[in-house]
Amino acid sequence: MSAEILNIGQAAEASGISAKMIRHYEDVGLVPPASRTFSGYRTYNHRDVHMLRFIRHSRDLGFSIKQIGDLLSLWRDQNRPSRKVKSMAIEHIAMLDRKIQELSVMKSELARLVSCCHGDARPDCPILDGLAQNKIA
Amino acid sequence: MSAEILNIGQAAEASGISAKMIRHYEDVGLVPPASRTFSGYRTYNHRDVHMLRFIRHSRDLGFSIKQIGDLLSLWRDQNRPSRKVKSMAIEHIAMLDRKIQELSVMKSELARLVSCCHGDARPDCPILDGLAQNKIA
DNA sequence: GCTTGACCTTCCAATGATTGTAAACTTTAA
DNA sequence: TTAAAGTTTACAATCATTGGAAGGTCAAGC
Repeated sequence: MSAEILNIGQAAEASGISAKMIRHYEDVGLVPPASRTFSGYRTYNHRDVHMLRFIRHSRDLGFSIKQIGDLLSLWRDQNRPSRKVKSMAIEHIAMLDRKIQELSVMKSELARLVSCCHGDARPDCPILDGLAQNKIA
Repeated sequence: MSAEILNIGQAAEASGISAKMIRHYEDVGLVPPASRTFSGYRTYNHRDVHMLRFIRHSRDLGFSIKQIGDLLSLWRDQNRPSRKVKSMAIEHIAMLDRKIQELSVMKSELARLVSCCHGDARPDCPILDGLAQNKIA
């Protein structure tokens, strides 16, 4: 359970990142190469798992691999100015907002079309007509 | 300008779908193979451009290529029941809603962390601490 | 006729994050 | 000892889109 040294499956379990993705993150350089046992199995300690969890939470918040790389650098830099982290986060919030906006526009436009469609056995359909029109909305 | 027969560049211009993507849609079978000139250039007529615009509007509303294929089938089927189209649209709205929800959760969680961070030259940063914690929120 | 530039053709590859598969090896437990 | 479960690598697929390279075609100007 609380063993010092974990293999990749246990690290995956403990961090919430699949073994597959842990290897992938190593491949692309997001995490440093793991230590290996004599037979070649990757090993992870408590610090490694902590880092993987950091990555997982960052992904859960929608940061890209590239951005998470930057966040990890800041995390490791004991002298970073918190200003840098905050501005990254604020910019990311703005990006999330833009995406939410985009999706909301799609949704309301589609909802408008849906509200015009009786939706029965008859073939005439304002939704298809709307999609075929030169301009939507 | 209003020529009967367009080449792929003109069709792209008229439909709002890049020439690159028009070829791609042909490759994956979303649109039928275009007619060709003697020398091999693709040609598009008014009906083709109409179809491309249908595709473009469907993409603008976030439908996948697969879904657009289904919508095109319904569009072409003069006997479709509008019920089918409406249920597809409603399901898609639900999917958009789920995505919006996801992003909203990300946003509010990140906003919470941001609000805790003074964001100056000092290194202590609740955002990084939050990301490193075992559980967010 | 010839050149130039803008267009078109096909094919191959990359993006970004993740998943799947396959063949071979190691560990663990019965 | 053997079977199951876990690990290793490498390669491919997903989704929609973009980029590039190498070559053919078309229209204009000289």
